[in-house]
Amino acid sequence: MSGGVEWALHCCVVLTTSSAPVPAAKLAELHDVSGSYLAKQLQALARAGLIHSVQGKSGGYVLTRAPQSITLLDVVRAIDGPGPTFVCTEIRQRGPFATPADACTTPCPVARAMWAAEDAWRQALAAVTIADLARDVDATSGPEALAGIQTWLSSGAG
Amino acid sequence: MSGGVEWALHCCVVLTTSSAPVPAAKLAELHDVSGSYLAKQLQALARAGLIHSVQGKSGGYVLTRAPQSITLLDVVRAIDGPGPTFVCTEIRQRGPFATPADACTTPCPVARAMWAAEDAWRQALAAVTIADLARDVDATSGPEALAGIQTWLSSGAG
DNA sequence: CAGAACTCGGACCTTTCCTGTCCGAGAACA
DNA sequence: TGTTCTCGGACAGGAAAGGTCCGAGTTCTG
Repeated sequence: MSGGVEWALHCCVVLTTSSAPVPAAKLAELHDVSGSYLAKQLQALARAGLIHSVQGKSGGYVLTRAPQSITLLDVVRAIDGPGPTFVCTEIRQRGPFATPADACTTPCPVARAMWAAEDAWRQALAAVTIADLARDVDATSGPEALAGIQTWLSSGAG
Repeated sequence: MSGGVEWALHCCVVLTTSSAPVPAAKLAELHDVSGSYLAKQLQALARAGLIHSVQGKSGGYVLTRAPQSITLLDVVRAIDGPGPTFVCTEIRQRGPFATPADACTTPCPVARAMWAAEDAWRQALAAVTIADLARDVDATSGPEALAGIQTWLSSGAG
C-alpha cells in the first residue's frame, strides 16, 4: 500500500475543521511533509471527487461531501486506484494441463479466495468514515487538538 | 501485492497431489512460468517452513504440514513478508501541532482503523486452507485435473 | 481596469522494490 | 569415486512509487 494514503487520510480529517479552502502548502506545513508531493495526493483526491479545488489567491481545497459520508474506502480507492490488490493471471489456462477456456466460466478458485478476503477488507474500510476518525482524534488527543488547528487555519498564521 | 503470491498458491495446491519431492523446474513447466523466478518464491516458502527442500538427484520440494493446516495467510506472509500493509509514520508527532510523545500511549486513530481492516483481511485469509483450495479445484475443473497432474508428476515425463 | 500575487495542475527526474536471470555449493545416485 | 541433478544465494533490468519543478489560471488589490 502506498504511503500517501496516510497523508490523505490525515488531510481529510484536518479539512473537517474548515469550511473555507485550505491551501496544500498549509496542509504540508501542518504535517511537516513535502508540499510538492502532498499536492499529488490531493490532486488524486480531487480527481476522485472527494475534495474540490478552488483556484486563485485565497484558494485551496474543501471537502465536497459531509465527513460522515466519506469512507476510508473512498480515500484508499482514490489514492491506490480502484483495481483489486490481487490480480489473477489465469495460470490455470497455461501449461500442459491448461484448463480450456470454455471450462473457465467461474473465476479461478485461488482468485476467488483472495478476492473474498479483499472484500472483507473493503467492507471494514467502508464501515468507517472521516467523521468517525475526527471523533476518535478528539477522544484520543482531546478536543483542543483539532480546535487549535481550526483557529490556526482560519487565522492565516504560518 | 506481489504477483508471486499467485504462483506460490498454485504450487502449494499442486504439491498436495505428491508425497515425493517435486523439482522447481517441473512446477515451472507445469504452470508455464519462468523457472528461475519461481525458484525464488519457493525459497521464500522454504524459509517460512511451509515446504521442505530435498537436495540431490531426485530432490525437490515437499509440503512440511498437512494441506488442511496451511492457511492462505501463511503463504501470503511468507511471500510478501509479515509486516503490516499500512505503515504508520506517526504524522501526529510532527509539525507545529505535534502531539507530544507522552500522550501517544495508544496508536494513532488513523492507523487503528486501517489495521482493523487488515485484521479482517487476515482473518479471512486464515480461514481458508490449501486443502480447501484443492477441493474447490476438484469441484470446478473436475477431479481428473489434479489426478492427471499427479500421474504426470510421478511418471517423470516432461 | 490593469497589475501582481497566489493557487492548482500536470510534466519531469530520482530512488526503491519487484521481476527476471545467472552460476556455484551440496547431496544422492550409479 | 565420478557424474548428474538439485537447491541456494548473488547478480542485472524494468516498472512503479517517491519527490521536485515550473507554467496556466484565478482572485485580490491599487
